[in-house]
Amino acid sequence: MSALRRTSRPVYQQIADELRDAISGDGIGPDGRLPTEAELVERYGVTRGTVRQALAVLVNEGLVVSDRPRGYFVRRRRHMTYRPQQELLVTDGAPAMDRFHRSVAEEGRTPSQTIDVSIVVPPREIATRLRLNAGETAAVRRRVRSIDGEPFNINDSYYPLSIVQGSEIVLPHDIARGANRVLAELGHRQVGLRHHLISRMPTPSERHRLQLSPGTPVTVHYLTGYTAEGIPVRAVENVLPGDRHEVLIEDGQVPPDNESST
Amino acid sequence: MSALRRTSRPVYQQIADELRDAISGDGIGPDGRLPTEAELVERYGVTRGTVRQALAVLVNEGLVVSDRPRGYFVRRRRHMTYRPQQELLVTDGAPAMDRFHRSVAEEGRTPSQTIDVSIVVPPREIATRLRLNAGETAAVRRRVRSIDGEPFNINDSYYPLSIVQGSEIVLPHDIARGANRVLAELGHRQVGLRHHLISRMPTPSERHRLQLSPGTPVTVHYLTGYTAEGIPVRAVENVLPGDRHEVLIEDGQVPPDNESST
DNA sequence: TAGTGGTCTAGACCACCAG
DNA sequence: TGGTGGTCTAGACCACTAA
Repeated sequence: MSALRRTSRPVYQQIADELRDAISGDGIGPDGRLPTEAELVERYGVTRGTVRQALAVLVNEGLVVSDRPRGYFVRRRRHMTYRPQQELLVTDGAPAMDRFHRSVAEEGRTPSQTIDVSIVVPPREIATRLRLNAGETAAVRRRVRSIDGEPFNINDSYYPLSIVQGSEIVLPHDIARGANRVLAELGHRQVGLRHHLISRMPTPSERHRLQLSPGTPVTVHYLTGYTAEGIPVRAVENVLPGDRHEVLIEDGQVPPDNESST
Repeated sequence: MSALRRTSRPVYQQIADELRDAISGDGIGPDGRLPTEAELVERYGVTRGTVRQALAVLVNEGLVVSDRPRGYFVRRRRHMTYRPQQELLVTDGAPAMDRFHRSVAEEGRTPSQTIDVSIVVPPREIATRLRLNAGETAAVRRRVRSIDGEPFNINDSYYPLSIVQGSEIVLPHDIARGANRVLAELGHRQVGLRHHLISRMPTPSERHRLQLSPGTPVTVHYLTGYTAEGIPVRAVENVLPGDRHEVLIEDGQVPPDNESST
């Protein structure tokens, strides 16, 4: 039993600190197992409640995950690179799903996606960006992309109904040549994009849809596509789990790199 | 006492759900106060431990903050727009601190910053981006920007020592014309930038330096500046609290917007 | 000084799943 | 079926601060 100083710092914080140090140091590696609650109770001479408080700290920091009834484990990060520029502007490049598909397959894993199309009154963030009036509807293509059957990110694309009504954008199928191309054919070619990125904790619904562990924030990527006339014709809400994504943006003249892309 | 169904869903989750609904609905507005723990104990007929479990859920979602001994309050978000493009490429625009200063002052608030310069072996993320060998040192300018005396973000800029040795970049003062300009004068003009953005929970050190409440993730923005020869001459680690920042990036031809900038 | 949330104890029963 | 973590009870003492 390693003695805990009776400083002002709460006991559960001291326990959390020692475990955190063991994780960032060489004590417990990625995917490594932490001591059981019972072991910690004995080691520190405290009750289970206190031990659980310490573990909750690490869980909420995203360092540790509890996999009942196996125990607590150190989380491993695995970042896929997300390139909003590639993904979005190129009307004549490969469409987004193709690139996702290819880059995942390159790693020997299996990509998939679900598509669901509907007509809705969009949330405020979207309505504002599309300059819709209160109550005005839009077409939305909701996608969940998965890798090896596990959800990876959420991609909801909204289009003003007046523009896409009757086109294949409102059909619940993948659009092989890309929705951007279809918009262009309808006379609404996008020439500019505005990206908004915010970081927050997921909503319960997002946590459920993306099967996020506690302590995992999301990056929400709002994208607005404008025509040459400055009219917004597309607004996307992309929800990217922080433990699976990094966003890469290049500006000006940069040397080539060697990362996988999504 | 409102009855709780005895479904499989844990009681503390049901309490958290009801409080969350009250917050997202019209029940409790921003800065509004939640019932006290004692009130919740009575209302739901459970012990304080269970009530505290429910409140912890909301705190870790970033929805609620405990301000002892006043009570629990609904958090308010206040986003400042961060524009990595403006901030960084323009060798001949206003330097970053100037823009931060101006946009904060425009809101009638008081900006400030601390600068601290030292020679260090940089962390892995930086060393890799600067293509330094193991153990090689770099000059770092560490800044904490504050608004009304409260820390707002962390901005640590690293430069290869071989390049900036003896220049004013290694002096602990603000550089009025901008560090980019100085680099250019030294013959290392940047013509390209690579931005990496990741979202994660803060480290204990970051939580302390930025005075973050529980449930607040950070966006970490890594920036690498390259010369025309493709040589990295600057690597920045920017830590942006998720409850205070949104990142804005524009690509191609977009209509003007009306936001404050940082 | 009264009331708030923060910490900690000592116990109980449960669901789940690898052995 | 044994051991894991998940949930919940019933209490205690404490530090802080607004009234």
